[in-house]
Amino acid sequence: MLKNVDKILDNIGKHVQLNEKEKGIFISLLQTKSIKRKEFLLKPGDICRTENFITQGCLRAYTVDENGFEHIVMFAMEDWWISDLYSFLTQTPATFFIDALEDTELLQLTKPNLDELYQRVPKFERFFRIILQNAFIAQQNRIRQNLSDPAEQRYLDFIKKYPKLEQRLSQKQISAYLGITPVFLSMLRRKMAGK
Amino acid sequence: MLKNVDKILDNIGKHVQLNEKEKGIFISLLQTKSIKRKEFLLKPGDICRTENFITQGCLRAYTVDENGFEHIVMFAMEDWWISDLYSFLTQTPATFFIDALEDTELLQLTKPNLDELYQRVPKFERFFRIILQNAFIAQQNRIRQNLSDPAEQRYLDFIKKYPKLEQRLSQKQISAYLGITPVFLSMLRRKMAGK
DNA sequence: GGAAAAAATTAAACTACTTTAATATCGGCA
DNA sequence: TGCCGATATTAAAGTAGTTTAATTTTTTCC
Repeated sequence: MLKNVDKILDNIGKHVQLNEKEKGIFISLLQTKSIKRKEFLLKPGDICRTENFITQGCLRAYTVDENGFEHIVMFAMEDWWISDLYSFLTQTPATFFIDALEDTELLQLTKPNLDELYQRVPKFERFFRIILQNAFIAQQNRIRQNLSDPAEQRYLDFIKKYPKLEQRLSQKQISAYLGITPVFLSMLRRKMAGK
Repeated sequence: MLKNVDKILDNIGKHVQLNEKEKGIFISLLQTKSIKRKEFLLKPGDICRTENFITQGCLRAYTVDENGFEHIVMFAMEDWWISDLYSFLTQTPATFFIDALEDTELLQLTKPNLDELYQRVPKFERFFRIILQNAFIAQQNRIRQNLSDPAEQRYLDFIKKYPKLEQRLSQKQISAYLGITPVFLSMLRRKMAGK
């Protein structure tokens, strides 16, 4: 029996109901992967071969600009999916780095296996539609906030919205997600502590 | 026969193949709506009753902050869908304004009708999954750009990526999408023209 | 077609955030 | 346990983008 399958089935069960046969098909198409802290799951230029469900640990997807600064487009921890979606769907070279911030356990679906899954268990069309709806809404909120809120407000909202994540991340990671420098985040924290 | 049905069927046909019966079911669940320039489709506090497909015209979804500044989270024109997705899915009060930048023709699906559509024509699970994938990727690129690129670069990329949209929008609208003031956009344009 | 409103331009003062650099602290691992 | 590289702090100077306000240009609409 594949490790951590219970976790992914629990998660899927929150959105669609699968019978035993459907569960069996799904599980047969999964594979596991472990990656250590600081190891890469994906680099720009690679083809993103899998959609990745995290059963344990924490990853980030990011770019590095011409000055060497990292910009984090998403964090992902237990029960989240992560990939370079465009690269995965089109099987063309990725633009993002994905690496592990902690030792991490994944369950993976390759593109051919996901395509087969959609054919054999159409309920997964619904499942991923719902996952994408939620991701779309979360991203739209982030865009709205980046447009309208100053850095201090964005920081406060981040720690309020993702308290568990905040515990596990360095300030450097958080600042690369918020779109400010680590220096400025440190200044904000001092200012806020003084209140 | 409902106006503009051919346009929406063409668009759907790019992603899934429907037979005549499925097309019939779909069409029977649609309704049309016209809105004039400057009219509102949705305001914060309203419940977003419909997903809206644009057959003609141009809309924007935006918020207004405490200082009265508008922040545009999305534009939408012909062949795009627009709604306040969270409000629509949960049928709770909206957070966005949606209004028309030009006289606009819509085809609408209410929440009950969309739910019925998913039941009766499961291919629409796939269709909206694909639409959401594309929207997710576009939003992720926008987030990445907001994090890493200065305003001038974001403006250049906007006019390159959405040349048709740029023709139809005032600089005020574009600046509210880019996250800068109209004054600063005007300065950028002068500087760029001087090159 | 003309008046009024909205949008765009320009300039100057201002501020949120960056950059650089030096010092202090933490965390991972031999 | 202790060392070393990475992370965090602090301060000071610099810059991208804002604010305000006055003027011009364009659009709206009766």
